[in-house]
Amino acid sequence: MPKSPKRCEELRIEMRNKIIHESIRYFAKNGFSGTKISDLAKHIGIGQGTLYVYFESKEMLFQEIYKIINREEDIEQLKILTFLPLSAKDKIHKLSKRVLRQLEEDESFAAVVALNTQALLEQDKECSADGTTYQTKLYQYMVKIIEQGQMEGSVVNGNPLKLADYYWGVVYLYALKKLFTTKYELINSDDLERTLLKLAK
Amino acid sequence: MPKSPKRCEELRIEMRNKIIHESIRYFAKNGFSGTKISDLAKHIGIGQGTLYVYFESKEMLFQEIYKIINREEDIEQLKILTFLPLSAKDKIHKLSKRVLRQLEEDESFAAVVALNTQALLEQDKECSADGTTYQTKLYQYMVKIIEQGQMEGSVVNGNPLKLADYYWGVVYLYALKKLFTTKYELINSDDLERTLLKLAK
Amino acid sequence: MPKSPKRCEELRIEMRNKIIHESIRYFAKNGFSGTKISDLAKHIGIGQGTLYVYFESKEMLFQEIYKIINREEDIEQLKILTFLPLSAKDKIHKLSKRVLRQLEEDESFAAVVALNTQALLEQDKECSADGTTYQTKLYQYMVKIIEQGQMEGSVVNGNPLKLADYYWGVVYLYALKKLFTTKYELINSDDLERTLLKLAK
Amino acid sequence: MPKSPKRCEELRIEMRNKIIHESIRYFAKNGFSGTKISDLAKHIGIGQGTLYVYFESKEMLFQEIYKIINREEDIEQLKILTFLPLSAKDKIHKLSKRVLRQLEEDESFAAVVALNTQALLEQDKECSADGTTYQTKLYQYMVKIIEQGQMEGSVVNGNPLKLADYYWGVVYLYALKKLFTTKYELINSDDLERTLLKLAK
DNA sequence: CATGAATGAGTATTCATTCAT
DNA sequence: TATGAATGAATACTCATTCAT
Repeated sequence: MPKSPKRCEELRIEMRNKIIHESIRYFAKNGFSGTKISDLAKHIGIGQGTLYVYFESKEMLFQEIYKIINREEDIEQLKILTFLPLSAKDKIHKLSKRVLRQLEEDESFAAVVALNTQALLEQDKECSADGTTYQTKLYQYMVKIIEQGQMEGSVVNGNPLKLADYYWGVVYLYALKKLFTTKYELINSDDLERTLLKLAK
Repeated sequence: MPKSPKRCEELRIEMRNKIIHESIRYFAKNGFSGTKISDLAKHIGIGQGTLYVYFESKEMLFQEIYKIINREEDIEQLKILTFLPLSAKDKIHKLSKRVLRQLEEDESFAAVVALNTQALLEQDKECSADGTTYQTKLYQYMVKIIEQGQMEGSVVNGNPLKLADYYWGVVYLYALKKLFTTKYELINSDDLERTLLKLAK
Repeated sequence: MPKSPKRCEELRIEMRNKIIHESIRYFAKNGFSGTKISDLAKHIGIGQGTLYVYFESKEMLFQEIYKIINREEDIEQLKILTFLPLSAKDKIHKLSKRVLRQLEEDESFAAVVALNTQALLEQDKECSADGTTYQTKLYQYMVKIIEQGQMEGSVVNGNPLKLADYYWGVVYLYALKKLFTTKYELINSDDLERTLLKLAK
Repeated sequence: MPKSPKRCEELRIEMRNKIIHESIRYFAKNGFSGTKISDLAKHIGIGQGTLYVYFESKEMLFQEIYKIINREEDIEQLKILTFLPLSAKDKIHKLSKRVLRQLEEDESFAAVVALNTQALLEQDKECSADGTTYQTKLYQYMVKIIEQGQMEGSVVNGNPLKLADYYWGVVYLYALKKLFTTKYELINSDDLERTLLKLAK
């Protein structure tokens, strides 16, 4: 199939991405052991064998997805936000708006978030390390914002890490709802913010 | 073996309960398709075959657990609370305290809650009906309290069902954390209440 | 199925032996990659799954067979023969008679011998070590007899190891013939002995 | 690409021969079912698809090899030898020298011989007919020489066909050794001849 | 013609369920 | 009744073959 070696490589990467992308939602919905390779392949629209051309095993495909999922994008955006010259309250507001919009619009964002939960459910293995890393970074920046907020008096007292965990937990929650329930009402940014903000007058 | 037919029956029920109780956490941790009968039996400390003496199939065991899980206790307590002559704020406070305490102390409460999530993840089948029922009832009473709170001015505006869903969602979240993570800090009742309460001075 | 734990263990060992015994000929005939688990199971008269109760994988079963094959019996007999107070010529005669009779009568002897060849054909891996061991011991005693014979003047000159290899090689050859050909004439002990003996008047 | 239709045809034949030649040793080493097309192609240094340009299937390639292997050369040489005005002993001596030299020098001779064994191991099918044919011719001339030798008193008594089979069997044996073992000592023509010759003073 | 990515029939392995003891 | 060895349907994975480039 090689038009040119370059084009060929491009196609390989394209297919690989296609498989990964399509698998994310499938695994997110069905879990690791709930996903049959035959069904997954059919869902993607390729032969079973093709999966094994690109990935050594089901396990490996899952791990690969796992890596992809933890890509830096989200973290990067949060990092940038953290260091903008804004009040913590504004930062939390901006973040909440953005996250909820993403949740609403981009289905694979929900899948990404859900898979992190999935991973917690299904594994206590090597991967969990990555998961922790992901959370850690996301939490790290969140903690900074929360600390800023606590100094500014807009955020409730309490362990900032616990609060960050709470905030992201709620995001997870709605990612799950998005993926697995048909009729639900998404919370708005005010609701999300209340996980952190003091009950001001 | 049986002293008397009565004693015999007692033993049967005892074993049945043991199986169910031990299975709850196992299914909650590993999901339906992630749970192997051989492992589960080993975990319980019985032979594989014994499971089939008491339950027709893995599916049936799961459903049985599902029923047990949705026992009326929680619902009943909430029902009682709902109709006590208290302010909504107080009711929410009492409820939150109780729920979080239960989550902290009673491990199978967490499992029960998690399994409801599990069920959402793994099924869109018959069982979901039951799940909905359970939630529906829990939500129903919660909605009443929220509506009372909105009238009293203590609870934020917005669709009461959405808010009930939010509140219980957070409870789910911490049930999951309890079951699947080793190190986390449980939120306190103030945190939980903020899902609903107006940010009052 | 446990009548008693003891009887139970006996049955396990019995089945294990049955599988191994039946597998020897099957592998010998068809080689490792030519043997399908489904066919093998059918041939043995058990379910496919049963094989996996006793052996981790096809590979492992083969290795287990390999170990069994190299059991000490043959070697022991040869060892005894080696140290009897006989002329080398007599020893070689006795040995040749016995080996050819075994080849004629005991089908799994042929299989055992053939599998050693098989192993050489299919592997250059860990197992080959064992194989070498087997051969080495068999050869070792044979070499002693040959050296005795060379001193006595009944055996041809030449590297004793080479001659031992030649002798056993011919035995291999007829094991293969026994297993894989329907019509052939087995050599007699005189023919076999000529691999070693001087052409005396 | 083709300079001329003629040159083009030449290239085709060249490639075809290359494939066959390289395949002989590969099949001989790994057997039919032990040989993967992907590995074989890599070994030859061509694409997998290319194999299918020249051969219909793996099966066909193997059969083609099989034909090549049984080319008349060896048979022809033996035929000539058979009818030379020499004593049987001399014929056997010449033949043995030649065969052993070929075995030592020409690697594909060993492969050719081994594949005949391989074929016996892996098939009881159509091909075996060819195999028999090959052996039959080789045996036929050998039998003549043996009969001559028995009349001349130099060759042992016994079924000439059995003896021919024995002689060629030993040749097979050392072909296998050549292909599959690294350290072994080749027998000399005296050793080989002893399969047939009377133990003369 | 040469290629190697894609394929799916074929094969190894797993696991819910049965059943003899 | 309790058991765990035996089972085979379901599932993961391999590899000969095809085909677009």
